[in-house]
Amino acid sequence: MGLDDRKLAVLRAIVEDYVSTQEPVGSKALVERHQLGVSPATVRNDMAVLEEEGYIRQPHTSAGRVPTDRGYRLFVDRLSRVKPLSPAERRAIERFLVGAVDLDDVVHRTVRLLAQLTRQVAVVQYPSLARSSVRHLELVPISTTRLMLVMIADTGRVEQRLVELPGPVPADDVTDLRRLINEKLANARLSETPPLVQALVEEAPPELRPTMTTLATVLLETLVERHEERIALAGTANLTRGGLLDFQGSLRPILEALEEEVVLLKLIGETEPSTTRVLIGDENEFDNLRAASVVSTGYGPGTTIVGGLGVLGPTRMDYPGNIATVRAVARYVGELLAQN
Amino acid sequence: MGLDDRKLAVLRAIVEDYVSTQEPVGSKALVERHQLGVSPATVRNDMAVLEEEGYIRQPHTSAGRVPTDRGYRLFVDRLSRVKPLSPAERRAIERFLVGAVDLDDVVHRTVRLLAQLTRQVAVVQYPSLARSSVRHLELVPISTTRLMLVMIADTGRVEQRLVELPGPVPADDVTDLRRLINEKLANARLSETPPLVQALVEEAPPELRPTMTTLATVLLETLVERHEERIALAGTANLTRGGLLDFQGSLRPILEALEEEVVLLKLIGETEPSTTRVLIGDENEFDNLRAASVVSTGYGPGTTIVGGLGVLGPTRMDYPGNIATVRAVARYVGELLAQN
DNA sequence: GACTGGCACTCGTTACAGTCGAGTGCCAGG
DNA sequence: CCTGGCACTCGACTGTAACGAGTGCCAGTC
Repeated sequence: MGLDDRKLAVLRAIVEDYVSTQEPVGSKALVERHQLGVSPATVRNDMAVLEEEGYIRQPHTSAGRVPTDRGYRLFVDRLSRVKPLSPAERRAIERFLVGAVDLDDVVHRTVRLLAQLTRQVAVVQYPSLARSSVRHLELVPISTTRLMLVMIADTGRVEQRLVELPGPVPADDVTDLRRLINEKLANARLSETPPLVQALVEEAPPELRPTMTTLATVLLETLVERHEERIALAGTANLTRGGLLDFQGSLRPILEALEEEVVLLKLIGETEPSTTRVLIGDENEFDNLRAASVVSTGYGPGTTIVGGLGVLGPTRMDYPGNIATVRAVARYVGELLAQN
Repeated sequence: MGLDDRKLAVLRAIVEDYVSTQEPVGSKALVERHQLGVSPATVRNDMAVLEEEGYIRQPHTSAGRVPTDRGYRLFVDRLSRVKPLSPAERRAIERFLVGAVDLDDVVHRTVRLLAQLTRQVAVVQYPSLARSSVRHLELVPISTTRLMLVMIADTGRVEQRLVELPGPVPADDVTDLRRLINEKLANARLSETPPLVQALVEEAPPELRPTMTTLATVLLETLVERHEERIALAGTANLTRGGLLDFQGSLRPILEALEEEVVLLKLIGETEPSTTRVLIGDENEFDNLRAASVVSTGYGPGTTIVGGLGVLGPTRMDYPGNIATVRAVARYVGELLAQN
C-alpha cells in the first residue's frame, strides 16, 4: 500500500535507467548505478511490491523491470523536478526565434525547434481563431461578381475565402460593405461575432442586403464553423529512433493519428488551464496512440492563451526534460507574439 | 545485347509478379502464372541474360529474381501501358474535388485524394508564385508604423507579411501607396516584378519615398526571394505498408527527406515539360531516397503549368496505376483551377 | 522487524547442427 | 533453339544444448 521513500527512490531509478538505456533494469544493475545503500535482494523485495501495485512490470519472467504507464504517472507527478534548461538550449531557442517575419514563419520555426530540442515529434497549433479578435476585414474585388474576403486577426492569422456574389456589385458598394463590416466587427472576438454578423445583415441598406447576406453566410462558415484550426507538425523522423522497440514495432498507427488534425487538436489543443499537461500511454483517448505520450501546454501573448503546442513520443521519454523544453518554448513564443 | 520479345515478356512478368506478391519470383512460378508458352528451363536462360544485362538480380543464390532499378526503368518505358482508371476511381476523384471553397481546400483535398487512391505518400505543390500573376495587393494598417501587406495572386494564393515602417504614415498616404502599387503591379507575373518594384520606388513622390522603399524591400523579399513555395503532404502512414521489406527496414531516411521542403520541390516541382515524370530508385539525387520512386506531373489551368504534384513510394510500386492516377488527378485539379 | 547473502529456478538469447525445399546452372537430347 | 533431368547452393526453419541475467524465497544477522 504505502510506498516508503526507498521504494519511490527505486521506482525513480528504474524510470531513469530505463529511459536512458531502453533496457529492462534488474536489481543488481540498479544498486550499482545508484547509491541506494541497500543490497540487490532488498531492492528485489521493493520491486515485488512496486509490481504488485502496478507501477512496474516484467516483460519476461527472467528479465528486469520496466515502468508501466502508472509508474510513469507517479514519476511525473511526484518523483521528478523539471529539469532546468541548459544554456545551450536557451541560446538555441533565442537564436531560432529571432528574425521571424510573420505568423507562418513563427509557427514553422517553433515546431522545428521543438522537434530538434526534444528529439520527438513536435506539434504547434496556430493561434485559435476562436480566441482571436478581428483586426481588419478586407474585401478585394476579383470580378464584378466575385470577392476575395480576407480577415486579419490580432494574433497575426490571415484567412481568406473566395465569395461568389448573387449579382454584380459596383466598386462603390464594395467600399460601403467594407466600411460597414469593419465598423461592426473590428476588435470583436471571433467567438462573439455571430450575433454581430446577424445584425450586419439586418442593418444593411436594402440595396446591399442580398450581397451582405451572402457575405454573412461565408463569414460565419469560414471563420467560425469551418476548419478554423490549423496545425504544424515536425520531427516525424524522430519516431524511428530507438529502433522498433518503442511503439511495439509498428509506426503505422502513430503516423495515421498524426495525419488527423482533429486528433492532434484534441491532444494539444484545448489547454484550458495554463499549466503543462502530460498524457501518458493510454491516458489519451485514441487507441492508435496507446503506446505514446504527449507533453503539451498553452501559449499566447502575456497570460492569455491562444493556442497549444507540445511534443509526442514513446511513453519511454525524458519527461522532465521535455516538460521543461515545451514550457520554455511556449514562453518564448508568447513573448514573441506579445511584441506584435 | 538485344533482348527479344520473349525476354521482354519475361521481364514484364517478373515486374508484375514481384510488385503484386512482394516476393522474389522464380522460373517455375512464372510459367505457371503467365502464358509464356515455354518451359521453366527456357525462362531460366532468359533470366540469366536479363541478369547479365542488369535488369534483374538475385537477392540470394537460391532465391528467385527481383527487378533492379534499371529493370523497372525498362518496364516503365517500354513494357507498360498506362492503366485506364476504374469508374470507381473516376467517381472518387470527382466527388472529392467538388465543394472545395478555396485554394487551401483544393490542395488539401487533392493531396489526401492522391494518397488514398495510390496508397502512397502524396505531395502537392501549391501554385508557384513565380508562375502566378498579381491580382491585387492590399495594405492594411495595423498601427501607425505597421502595415500588413497582403498579396492575392491569380492562382488563388494569398501571401501576407507584416511590415515595420520607418515612421508613422497617415491613412491617406496608405491609400496613395496602395493605388500606386496596384497600378504598377496588377496583372504582372511575379517573376517579372523586380524591375517594376524598382520603378515604384524611383517614381514615388518624395514624401512617400522612404515608406515605399521599405515596402519594396519586403515585397521583393517575400514574394520573389523567400520561401515562395509551399507544399502539402499526406499518406505518410502508407510507407509502413509492405512491412519493413521496402526501404530495407528503415523509414528514417525517407521521413527525414519528406520533412525537407526543398527536397520535395526538387522531386515534384520544376516539371518543365508537361509530361509525367518517373524517377526510379537512385535516379533521384537524394541518398535518403535511393530506395524510393517518384511519379510526378505538372498541373495548372488549361495548358499552363503552375505547380507539380505526385506520389512517392517504394521502387516496388504499381507504376502504370500510379501514373494514371497522378495524371488524372492533375487534370481534374487543372480544370478546377480554370473555373476560378 | 528490516536487511542480506545464498541458492535454486525460470526463461529468453545465442550457437550449432541438421533437414527441407525453392531455385538455379548446366548438359545432353529432341 | 527449346526441353527435361540432375546435381548443387543456400536461405529458412527446427530442435537441442549451453549460457546467463534476473528473480523469488529462505534462513541468518544486526
